[in-house]
Amino acid sequence: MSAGAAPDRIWLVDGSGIVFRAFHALPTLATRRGLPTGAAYGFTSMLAKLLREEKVTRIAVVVDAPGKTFRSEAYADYKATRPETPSELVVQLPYIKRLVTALGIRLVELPGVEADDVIGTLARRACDAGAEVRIVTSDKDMMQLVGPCVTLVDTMHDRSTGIDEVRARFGVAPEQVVDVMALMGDAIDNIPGVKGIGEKTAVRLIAHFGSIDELYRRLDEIEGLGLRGAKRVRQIVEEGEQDARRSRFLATIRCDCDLPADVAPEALDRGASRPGELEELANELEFTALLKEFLGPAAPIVARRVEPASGEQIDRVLAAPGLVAVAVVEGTPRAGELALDGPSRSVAVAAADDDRVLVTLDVPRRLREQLTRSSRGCTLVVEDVKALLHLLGLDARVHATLPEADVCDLQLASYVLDPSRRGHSVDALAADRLHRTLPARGDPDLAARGEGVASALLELGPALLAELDATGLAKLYRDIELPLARLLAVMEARGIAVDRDVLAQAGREFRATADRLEAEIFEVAGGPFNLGSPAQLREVLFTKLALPTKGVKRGKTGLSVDADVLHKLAESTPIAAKIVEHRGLAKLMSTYVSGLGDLVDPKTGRLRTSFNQTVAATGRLSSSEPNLQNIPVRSAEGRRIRAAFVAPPGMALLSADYSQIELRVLAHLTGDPVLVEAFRSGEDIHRRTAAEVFGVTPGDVTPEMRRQAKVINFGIIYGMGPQRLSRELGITLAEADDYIRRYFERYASVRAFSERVVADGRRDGYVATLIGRRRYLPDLNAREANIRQAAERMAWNSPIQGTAADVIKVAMLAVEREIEAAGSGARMLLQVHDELLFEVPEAEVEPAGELVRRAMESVVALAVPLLVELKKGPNWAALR
DNA sequence: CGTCGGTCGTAC
DNA sequence: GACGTACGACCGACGT
Repeated sequence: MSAGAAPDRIWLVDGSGIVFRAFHALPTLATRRGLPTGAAYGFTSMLAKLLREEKVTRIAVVVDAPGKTFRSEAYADYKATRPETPSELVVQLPYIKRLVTALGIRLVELPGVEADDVIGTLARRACDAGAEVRIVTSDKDMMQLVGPCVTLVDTMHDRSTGIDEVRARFGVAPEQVVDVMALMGDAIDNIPGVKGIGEKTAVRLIAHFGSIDELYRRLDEIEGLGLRGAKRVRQIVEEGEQDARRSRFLATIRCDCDLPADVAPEALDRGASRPGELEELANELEFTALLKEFLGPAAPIVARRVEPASGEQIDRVLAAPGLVAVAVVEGTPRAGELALDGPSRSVAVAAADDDRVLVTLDVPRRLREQLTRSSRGCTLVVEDVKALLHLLGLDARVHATLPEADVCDLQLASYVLDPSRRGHSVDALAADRLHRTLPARGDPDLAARGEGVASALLELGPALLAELDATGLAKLYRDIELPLARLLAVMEARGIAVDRDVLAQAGREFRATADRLEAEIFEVAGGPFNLGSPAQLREVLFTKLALPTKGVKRGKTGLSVDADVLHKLAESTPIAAKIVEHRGLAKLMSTYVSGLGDLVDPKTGRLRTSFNQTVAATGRLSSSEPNLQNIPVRSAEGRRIRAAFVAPPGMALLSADYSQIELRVLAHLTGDPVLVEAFRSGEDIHRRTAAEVFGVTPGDVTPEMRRQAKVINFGIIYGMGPQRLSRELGITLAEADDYIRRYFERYASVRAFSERVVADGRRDGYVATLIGRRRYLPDLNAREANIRQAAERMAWNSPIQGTAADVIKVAMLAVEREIEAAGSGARMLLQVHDELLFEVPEAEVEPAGELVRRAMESVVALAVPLLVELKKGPNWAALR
């Protein structure tokens, strides 16, 4: 644009109106720290859309300033009925203002002048100067400003309102809108109008008379208009003259305000946006995706040349102390591209003090030597140190591995900072924190992928480490998660021996029984159908057989056919029980027999799982491919599967199980004297709870009472309500309510703690375990009760489940250390939340057991003792 | 033919 | 909907 060019189009944004509307229209939204962002989000997306779709060169966002205006001076009750601005909105306003400024847009906020009047005045003056004006608003009051050069725009609904649209909507000219409103009133702005006159009549009157002034000059004409109840209309109009004139004054947007010299149409050129401030806001509000287009790609620290590397070159990079990133790149290189051929993995190495990213294929021996040299002064940034360990082949030697204090594992660091965020991959983190899309995993251009990942690692690593330090979470990362990653790598590499014959035999028997059951079911059902389809089963049971649906749960798609429902239906028909049995066998066959059998390494006869260290929001591990943390144990058939997990010849399986660790953690966290005393004196905790809840002495507790107390004890940990408890125990709601009430009466500190943890979570935005592991729960401030209550149960459960997870993680490290130190032949294989499974040479079972027990029980001093139950045996189902 | 949400079931 | 944390099989609707 040449200097001095006439402003052809100017955009005036009704900031206050849009923010207010977005606040009420949009669902509750908040950052993980609990900052509400719904209104800011709505406003920002409006602005982003405008800037994206229009060539905006002149623009102002106009907002109301606090304080009096000429209207409130003139009429005390103006806007008096408008409720106080909600605090969730108030806290967003400063962010919204900062955002406008950061986008290079002029923010206009004038004390004593309402935003509407500023807009009116600017519009008038711009118009007079020959400019075209677009007012971004969704407020119909603004229609009075519409004219030949003024149009209203509602970007959210893609609607624009010109003279014709106003006529279509109100049947009068834009300049008459204010007269119509003066008669009909406006509840929102507390413009009284004339009581008894609605929109219809107001429009008829103004269409005829042209204005309020004319109306009152020619009142006699009202009766000739053919209005219904014309006499009455004339009377209320006549009596309402003062209201009408006052309303007109209030409703009229002034176009002649005095504005400071710098608030002028020609002074509203859009400036350059401020990337630093935008960046900061995007992160604070968690709007990085929304603002992506304005943030632009963050500049890499250094521009890098990508080169194929020799071992010697990598040697040189690694020898230089500083920050080094190693990116593992998967894929098959194109022939000749990197001058090396061979395996389908390559490693990109980047150094911060060099301008190169070196890409090499095959894992060079020198890399391994360099990486494992503990005296090296580098901080090594990787995406997933466990995967790198597998790649480097260090699995069997726990101690001869990476210098843990010098490793920054991006995924682990991100997980410790915010475990519940979705995805901790370098791709996800680069997108969120660097606004950069990396060449995809599996991109055939390995060099590009390697360069992208290595560069991102170099930038993200230091940032995450700094945040760990700043939040006090560095210890958790360095002392627990990082060393645990190495141990998990070792456990994964070991795998566990599986006897496939046992599995196959169980499978054959399951198949025979399932086939028989299926035939019997089809007999009753009157024909075959897919038993694995809940939809078809629903049809057969409730339509074809017309079984009673009374009291049957409903899912999203219709009546439920889960085990609970089928058990009820078993009263009506014997096939219900058969379906349950069939389903159980089908589950065992599909998930466990065929699912597991295929994954056993034919060479070694062992099955390897992956332990996921960055998945569970509470800090627990998870296991997948296959999941070895949900191998059946409760049913006899299920234990047939478990029996296939065996000790190799000459060895035994040893399991070490924390006894009631979550209830003990509960006792410690709450400090409840009754609970603590019960554990200290070695009482049976379920018996004790039964005695407390049912008001009997422990000696008088019946087995049934103990069973019920056990359900209550576990239910408490999950935040179970009376509804669920009554269903679980088959008792009335009132009884369940009573039990829970009694529980909290007897264990009063448990209630106090539960209230405190939720309140603290609401205040801080997160809850924490004993050692400070966090979980952010913004939904503790949700408006919707369902969502909020779910978050409250998480707030209550997470510190308990998470502390137990912390304890066993530390125990794993302690046990492994002790095994090393003692030169024991015991090998840790699996962790199942409160249980560790080892294989141990038969001759060493007793001492290894005692070593494990000691290490696990002494790992942390709680207010109550930790007890470990040891069991041993030839397979996982036969442990005694 | 692949993806994805829904339902169900296994573990702690 | 109603009890927290996971993983995974199967079905069926939907899009390519």
